[in-house]
Amino acid sequence: MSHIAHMPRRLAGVYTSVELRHLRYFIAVAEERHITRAAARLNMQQPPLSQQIRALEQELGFELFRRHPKGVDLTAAGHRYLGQVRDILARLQAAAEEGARIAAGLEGTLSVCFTSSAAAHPLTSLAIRAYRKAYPGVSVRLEEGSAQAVTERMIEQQVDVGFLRAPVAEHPALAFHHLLDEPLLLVLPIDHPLLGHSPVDEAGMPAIALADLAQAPFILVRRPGAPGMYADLLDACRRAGFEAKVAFEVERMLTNVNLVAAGEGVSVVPASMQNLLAGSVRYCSLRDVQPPLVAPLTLVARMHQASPAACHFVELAKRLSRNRMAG
Amino acid sequence: MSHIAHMPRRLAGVYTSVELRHLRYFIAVAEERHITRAAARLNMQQPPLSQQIRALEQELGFELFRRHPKGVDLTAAGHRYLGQVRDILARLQAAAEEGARIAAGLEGTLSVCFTSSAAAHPLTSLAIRAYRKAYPGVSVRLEEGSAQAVTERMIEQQVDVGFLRAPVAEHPALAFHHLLDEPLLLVLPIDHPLLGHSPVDEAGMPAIALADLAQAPFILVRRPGAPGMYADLLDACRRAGFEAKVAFEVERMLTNVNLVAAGEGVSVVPASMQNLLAGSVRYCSLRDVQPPLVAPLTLVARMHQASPAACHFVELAKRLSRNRMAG
DNA sequence: TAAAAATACTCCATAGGTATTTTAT
DNA sequence: ATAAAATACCTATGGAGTATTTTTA
Repeated sequence: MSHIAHMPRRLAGVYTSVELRHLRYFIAVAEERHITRAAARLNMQQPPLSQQIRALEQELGFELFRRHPKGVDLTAAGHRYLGQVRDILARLQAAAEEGARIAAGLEGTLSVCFTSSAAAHPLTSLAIRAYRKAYPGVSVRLEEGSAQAVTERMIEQQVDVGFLRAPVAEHPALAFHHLLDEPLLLVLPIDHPLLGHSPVDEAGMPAIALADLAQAPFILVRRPGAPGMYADLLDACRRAGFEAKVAFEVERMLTNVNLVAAGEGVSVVPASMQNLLAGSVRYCSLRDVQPPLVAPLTLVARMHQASPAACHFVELAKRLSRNRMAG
Repeated sequence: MSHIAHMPRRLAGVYTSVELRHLRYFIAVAEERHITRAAARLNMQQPPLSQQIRALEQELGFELFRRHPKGVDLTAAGHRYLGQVRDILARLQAAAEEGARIAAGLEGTLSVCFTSSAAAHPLTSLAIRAYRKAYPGVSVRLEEGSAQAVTERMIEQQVDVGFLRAPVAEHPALAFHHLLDEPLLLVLPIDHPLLGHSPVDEAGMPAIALADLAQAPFILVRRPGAPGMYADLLDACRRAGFEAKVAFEVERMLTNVNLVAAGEGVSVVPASMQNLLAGSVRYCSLRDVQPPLVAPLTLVARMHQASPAACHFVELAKRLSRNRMAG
């Protein structure tokens, strides 16, 4: 053990025995130019203050003060060090206050990732706009990607929250919050034969029976293991008496509409996408499908270890979706 | 006494119980993402480290880490605080190193004040140039003023060292270092009658007897109490059999030469000024004056509490003056 | 010489160590 | 179930108090 005492106290070039106490004492003595008065201001006695100042000088390796019979005054080095130390303590104070604001979710960054189809729903942009207004100190970063990408970015902790339709896969670290369901609409090429002789629903939209699509090539978003909307559609077709023919499996719902417009087949998309490519495709409601086909809108957040900003965002988005259902 | 315990620990908004120890521990834990490993690195046990981290979080008012079963990781606020704290510790280290350099006289500022006549002597500029070369890290500030002004600036601690001729007045806080003596030369207007029929000395300069100036109006630098060169001249005149007539008392020795050039009288100035207004005045040696009239060159510094830079400057100037006498 | 700082010592608050329990996945 | 953090309790370093001496202009 004794050999440790012979080792230099300095590790990695750092003055490891200097403490903030020394610096606070140093400032008081420099301001009072008098150790006894500074001790009174610090609610302590003169000898320990003298000791601590001496200890600081010892550790620094240079004298901070010159001692005269009626007080002390700063050396040139002490004067310069005082300025630096004051600045450093102020920064330390500011850092603590900044940390508290970040911890309260009033400052910092919030990264949001969403799929193109989730972005199509007004609640997504509404939530982001409302959050920006409520927490102007937080800088919001936005990204877009496939449902798979959103999930991966969440797991890798690259983003704080995500909007998507049906969850791709459960994950122990992720919490999926179901915000709402909206009807799925059938998308047909504008010249599709079924559009000629179909009835219209109460909203004036062509209403197609699923059974009429028994031969139609379906374009669906790829789902590993085919859960969610993919499975719902296949089930509904089966109940209508046929097995759906899946002509394409694509990554993003935007692609569905593009392929339908190109005449490659038919598809179903959430109602909030019904303004896309309105000149090339026609959106139709599905007649007599029970239960009706719906698309969820889902918010993903981290289960544990969510940042306060993310928690605020989730709370706000859930409140908005509740109000929407009520209104 | 007990009422003190009820008072808040926070003074002037500062987190007064945070110490650098906490910050050093915080950095270690953040880097290891593991309290037990960080404790090993810090050569301490896990429980006290956990305690100190908890104490820091308590004092800051927010959590720095999230605890999982196999370690810890930074919260958003902790991440930001880590960056700030790292920067602050680096600055503190740099401030200590800078202070040490200032204390060693390798960095900082040196203010030099001099009279016009002291500046005329080559040793003055030689010393300043040599100092700048020897201590390139020190920024040298130069000022010019009367002997009175130099002395006042020294007492007020506005400058670190001063060059002047004879000290104006002794002062307990000031140390006057006599660097050298040089001959005083008589200055006559170029058309002065004595110049017609005077002998020349070995250097080819007119050599005037003091007795020939019994009626001449003298221009002398004002001296409160008339010490130094002023008194020396009056004494020499008395020994030559007359009382000098003092026509003007001026502030700066440069003025003497200007007034002589204007034909207002005669004067004596240090030999190093003999190139001033050479077309309008003539410099002469004084014949048979014993002891010869001389002008000192004096360096002033602070007696105690001189900065290391000032001490180095004084040492260098004294060494140069010794070498000069030897060579 | 007269003030203020430094020294010598004593004490106790608390940082740090040891043993154990609780927590989180 | 297991690794890691938290808690409980103990020890002892060193910061702070009291009395006195030394320093400095």
